[in-house]
Amino acid sequence: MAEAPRYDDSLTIALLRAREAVTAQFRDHVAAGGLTLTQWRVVRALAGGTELDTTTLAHRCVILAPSLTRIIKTLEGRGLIEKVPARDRRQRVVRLTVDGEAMFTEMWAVSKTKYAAIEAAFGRAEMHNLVETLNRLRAVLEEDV
Amino acid sequence: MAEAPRYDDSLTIALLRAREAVTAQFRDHVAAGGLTLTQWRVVRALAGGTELDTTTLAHRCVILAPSLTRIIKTLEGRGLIEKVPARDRRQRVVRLTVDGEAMFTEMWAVSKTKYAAIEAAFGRAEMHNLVETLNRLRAVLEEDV
DNA sequence: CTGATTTAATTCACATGTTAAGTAATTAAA
DNA sequence: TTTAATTACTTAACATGTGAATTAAATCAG
Repeated sequence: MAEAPRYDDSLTIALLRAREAVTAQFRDHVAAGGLTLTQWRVVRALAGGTELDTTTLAHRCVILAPSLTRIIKTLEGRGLIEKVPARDRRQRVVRLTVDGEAMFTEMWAVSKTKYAAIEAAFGRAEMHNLVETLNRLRAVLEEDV
Repeated sequence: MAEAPRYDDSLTIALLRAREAVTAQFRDHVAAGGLTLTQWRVVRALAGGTELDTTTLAHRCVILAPSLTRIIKTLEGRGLIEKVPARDRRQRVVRLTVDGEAMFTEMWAVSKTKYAAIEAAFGRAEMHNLVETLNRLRAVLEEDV
């Protein structure tokens, strides 16, 4: 019979749970603003007048292209983002509208506070180190394995 | 104007990317066995003759109840899991079938190898430390924040 | 024992993840 | 310059994430 693997030690499970715990800190606040966490990542990526094409935006937000297509449609429908003409007409370049920037500014203030609370509870150095470790893990996996 | 947040330093993004990089190592193999990664977590949790009710199973696999309901239906339809009568008739207790155990054993052999490869590339101690850190982060968030 | 409450799953509705196929615009090749 | 190949995005189809509402069974209060 196959040995039962020890699930608590699994890296994949640890990543899942940790991510769930972190996002839980923001979900209600973002939902109160009428956005999902995924939509919020898009708004945040465009904050400050940033104009981005779909491919770049998808990469930065870690969202697959088909999902982003739907999200852009939704956010555009709500008047939070708008299209920008692009030289390459295959590309869809978008930016925040004035309303979108306003919404970001308002939500970001609270978001920053929550992020700071996590830093305070977990430790600033620990957190920095964790982010660095996660990025290094990713770099290793994308090259050496 | 709102400052543009530095996205690469974001813990949530780092967790997303790291998780994506790790699961990418297993996705093709699991898909070759006809399962999604989520379904694989369920199979894995039940390996070795383990019988679990939906609530416990959902918690261990980090899957929400509605998703697990659908997954159980799917896996049962494929003959990989089966229901077990429970004292409390509200509960749905399931276990792997003989076919399910066989599939797990076969896939687990390869999966273990891939996991070992990640350990080798990233460092056994590093990896252990990362899992511990992630679990500690989660513990902190569920209490102190 | 009966009715109110709680608990365990399921169902519903919608958003997103995921892969494959399709479309339009650009670039490269002949 | 006309065709072939590539690129950027969209659409389609299905699986999962997510919160709210439902259903059924067990538990509790009186």
